[in-house]
Amino acid sequence: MELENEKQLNFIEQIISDDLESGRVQEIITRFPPEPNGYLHIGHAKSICLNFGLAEKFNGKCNLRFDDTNPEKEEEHYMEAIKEDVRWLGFQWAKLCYASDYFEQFYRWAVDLVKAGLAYVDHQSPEEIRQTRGTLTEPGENSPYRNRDIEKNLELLQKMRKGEFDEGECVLRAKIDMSHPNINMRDPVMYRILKKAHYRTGNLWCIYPMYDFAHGYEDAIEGITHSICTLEFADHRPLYDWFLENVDIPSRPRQYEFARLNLSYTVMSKRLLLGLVGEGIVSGWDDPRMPTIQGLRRRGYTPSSIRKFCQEIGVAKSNSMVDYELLEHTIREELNAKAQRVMVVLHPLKVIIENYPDDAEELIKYQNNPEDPSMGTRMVPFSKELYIERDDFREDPPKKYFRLAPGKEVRLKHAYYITCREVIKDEWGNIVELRCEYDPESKGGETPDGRKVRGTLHWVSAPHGVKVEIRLYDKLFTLKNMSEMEEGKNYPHYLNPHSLEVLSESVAEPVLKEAQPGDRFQFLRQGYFTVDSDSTPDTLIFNRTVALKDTWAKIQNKG
RNA sequence: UGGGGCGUGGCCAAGCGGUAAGGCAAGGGACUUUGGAUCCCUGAUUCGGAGGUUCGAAUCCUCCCGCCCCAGCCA
Repeated sequence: MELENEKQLNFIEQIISDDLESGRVQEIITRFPPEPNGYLHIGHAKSICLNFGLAEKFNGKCNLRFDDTNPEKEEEHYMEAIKEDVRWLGFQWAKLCYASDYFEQFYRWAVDLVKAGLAYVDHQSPEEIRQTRGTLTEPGENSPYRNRDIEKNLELLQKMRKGEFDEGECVLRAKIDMSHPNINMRDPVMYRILKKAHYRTGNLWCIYPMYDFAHGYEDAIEGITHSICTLEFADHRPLYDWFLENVDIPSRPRQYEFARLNLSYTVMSKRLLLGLVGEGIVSGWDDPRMPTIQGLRRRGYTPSSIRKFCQEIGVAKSNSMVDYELLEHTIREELNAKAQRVMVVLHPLKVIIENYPDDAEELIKYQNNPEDPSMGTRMVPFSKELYIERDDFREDPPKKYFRLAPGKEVRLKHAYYITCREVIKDEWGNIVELRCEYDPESKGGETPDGRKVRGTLHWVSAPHGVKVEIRLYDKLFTLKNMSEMEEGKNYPHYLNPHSLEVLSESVAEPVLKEAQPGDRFQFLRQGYFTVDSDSTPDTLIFNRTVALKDTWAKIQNKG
């Protein structure tokens, strides 16, 4: 089975496999190169799993490198959060690197390019540069500064570095071809002047390298063999190669592109995510509805479920939109095997067992996880007064309704069979209580006569129950593909008003008093829940990670 | 109308000239002290389209169509 798995390589694995076989490389080194200007999301997780996964699979190494070449956007706390997220996902980097550590080397290579007549200082304004770049169908025009002599360029570049020019006054440009059909090759900017303090280099520099100029060199310095990035950089590959081919470098990396992840009903763009946080639509970057690593973590996703998901979606070059159901499936699959089953009544309805002794109580033996008997059993208190789910009773039950109704019998999980004898209502006709009768013979959930009951309900003993807060989460947006918003509408038009529902009357069985933030449970017949970081021993808060599959809901929806 | 990339069932995705893997979703059934889980079964006569090469094409060639990306001193 594993052999087949190894045979089925994605296109990048095939390239690596071939490179190793042909001897083009002895050992592979990859890297995950985030810019510390925001929090990581599930799309980054795909890249992380790919890069670190490749290193693991081929016995190579993977670096974590901060691509911190823009002091205007980058901050230390993002860097720390990114490191934590990568570790949480379960990966260890071979080296922790920073593009900003290479600034001096970048400068030397820039000087080399100037000396080779391949770069020049341009005094055109940003607008002039834009205007002379040409368009998709028309070539650009050469800058009037393009043919300055080398000595002059060297001198000007030094002045740029020394801070003798203001921001925007000039840039260093690569001298390639202003009529190149690939716009990226039309004398791209290498250095711009930014008189801003950098979070790591402080005020040491006032010129900062552009991505295209820097990235290949970062890879070359670290000995990266396979530099993997997303599809939109494919157009930049000729430039990546150009910079590497025109100076002396310690190693020759190659760039490969794959399709970034899109997930239905959510967005991956940092801008939109930032908007959700900034406008208070979500509580923060770690809001459990966010597709961020921190959001998923708080929602209750495990690192292994996210890794599994990334493995399942595959790696290819076609733009794709993955159903969020696949993400849900991976966490259900894992938690089904591992999570302790526990009973919590989300919307309580009181039940009085009329023929149960008034002050009696007993302990019911309860299986912690039928999928894993080694998880053992525990004792759950039972008494005359219980809560069941409001939804588990219908005064006028529809067809195929297996739950409680007047005169009908159901099983209380692991406890007894009960039959509803009377419905108590308040003055407005709302059902406030059920009077039931239990069968003492049915203890444990079966009777000597072997009669069958279709419905099995979860329950909580009222005097023993613990009041808890439950946060029910759902999709953030109502539109499956958020890149297909209608004209004139933007993302606020598509917010799901039911993405968060807070229940404050829920009642849990007493074991949950011991639950710690991050613990995960299956609430029987409801779904998987985790203890939220806001939770305290006095007010326990549970987040719903994902609901259980609900076949009954499906039957109902069909009419 | 320049350049680059991509088109395999509802969503991903294998396939690399020898007769369409797998997962998710969907539907049907079995089982069930979670209407959970599990287990069976069903679904592309067909690979964006049209030609061509070949004994044989999703795989090779030609043309066409569709979608995505690129005109930051962002990454």
